[in-house]
Amino acid sequence: MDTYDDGTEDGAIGSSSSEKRQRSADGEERSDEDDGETAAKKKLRLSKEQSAVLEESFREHNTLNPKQKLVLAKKLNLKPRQVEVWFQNRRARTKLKQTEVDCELLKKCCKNLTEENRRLQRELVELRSLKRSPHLFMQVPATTLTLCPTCETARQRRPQIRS
DNA sequence: GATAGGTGGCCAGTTACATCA
DNA sequence: AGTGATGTAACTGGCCACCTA
Repeated sequence: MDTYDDGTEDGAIGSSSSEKRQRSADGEERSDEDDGETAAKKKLRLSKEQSAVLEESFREHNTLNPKQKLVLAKKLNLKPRQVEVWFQNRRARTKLKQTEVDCELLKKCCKNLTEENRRLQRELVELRSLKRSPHLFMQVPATTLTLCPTCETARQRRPQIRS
């Protein structure tokens, strides 16, 4: 296993679990990696350059190993924890987007199936009415009576019923 | 070898804040 | 200037995998 005792400035590496355990253990809320500069640092927006580099890195690999995280953090002058959080949030956004895309796809699919179902229902009604008047049924061109592969197979397997 | 405890990573959900219309 | 909507940085708790004593 990798160890993170490599002197990260604020010990933010691997903070997600150890820090949360620490927080829950002593009841400390929102310590925000208290390293002296208390309260001064609220949430800050990442710069466009930082975001761009993170995006580029995310395109290459959407997860980071500890080493990559450190390198990236150093490069961007961020804390490793910030990089880690950014990747987590980015993965969540990607997943959400993909879910939306999938949802749209399923809606389209549903619409198509509904239309197809209506069409088949109409066809069924038509065929039933034809069946009720056999003289018309026999006049129906063969092309009108083509069956889908499943039905065709079933029809062929069906034992011939003699009247 | 089985087991408990520690650690770190990821995820889903939430909160807090910045920005914009 | 005030405000609601939206985006996102950061947090929280839970779960899992791995390591070690």
